[in-house]
Amino acid sequence: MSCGHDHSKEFELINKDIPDDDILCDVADLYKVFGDTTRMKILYALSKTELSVCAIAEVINMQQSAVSHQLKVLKNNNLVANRREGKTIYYRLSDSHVYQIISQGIEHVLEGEHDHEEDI
Amino acid sequence: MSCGHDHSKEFELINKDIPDDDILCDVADLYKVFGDTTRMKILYALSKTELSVCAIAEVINMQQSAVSHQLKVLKNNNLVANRREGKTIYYRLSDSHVYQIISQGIEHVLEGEHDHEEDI
DNA sequence: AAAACATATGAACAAACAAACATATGAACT
DNA sequence: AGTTCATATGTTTGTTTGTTCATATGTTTT
Repeated sequence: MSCGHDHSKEFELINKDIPDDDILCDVADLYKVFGDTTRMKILYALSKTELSVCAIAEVINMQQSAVSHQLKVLKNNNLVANRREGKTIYYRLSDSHVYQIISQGIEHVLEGEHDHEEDI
Repeated sequence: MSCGHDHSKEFELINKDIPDDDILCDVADLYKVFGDTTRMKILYALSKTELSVCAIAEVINMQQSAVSHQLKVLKNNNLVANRREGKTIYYRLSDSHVYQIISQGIEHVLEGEHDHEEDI
């Protein structure tokens, strides 16, 4: 409707097997969680081994409070799980998908280090 | 240093083959781009076919200006490429990685639709 | 060269967000 | 019970980010 063209063909093609809008929204929300340096560092650390909160804080060099807040975000999104042992709480990645996503991201970034030319 | 523990073992383990901090930062920045509904919709649409700006705007039901702004973000991050044909400019995904990331996201979201119980 | 069209860009505003600080919870030990 | 330790939570603040509106650029057509 914006421009005078008829985009019905494209419309049709794209909406063929729509993973309907809600799902794309969920996907964006998922990646949003990965889209923060602090959280990414936490996830990467956890991909190596289970860790307590204060260990994470030390490893990534952030305050305990900040780490706790981010762990909550990660937990709400089911990216990490935890278990208590006395006073300390150990966090771990919740499933292998999470590790896959981290790996793929690293892969992409490493490959993208070469080329940087575009058209137009 | 925050808590009284000695986390040197964890530290060592994690920093074994560090994809050093900068890279994790880049990964986060990459996923940040995928972490927006509008951009995700654009990318998904482009995964089906090359599209002009106004076609995208219509398909995802957003203003041309908003789409243009987001296309710029996508282009700056090398996720899309474009070509001009007369007045109109056609955008496409720039490489297969992009499609892989979208697919993996959709996969994760679809699987995660079941379980939602955790410990603690 | 002017008008029409497709896209890009700049500025402004609001909403979302992460970090810091202070404080609260909850477990273990004396 | 009180203290200490590990973690969580509430609040505030500064920054980032997405959208909108208005306008600019660049292309084609007349």
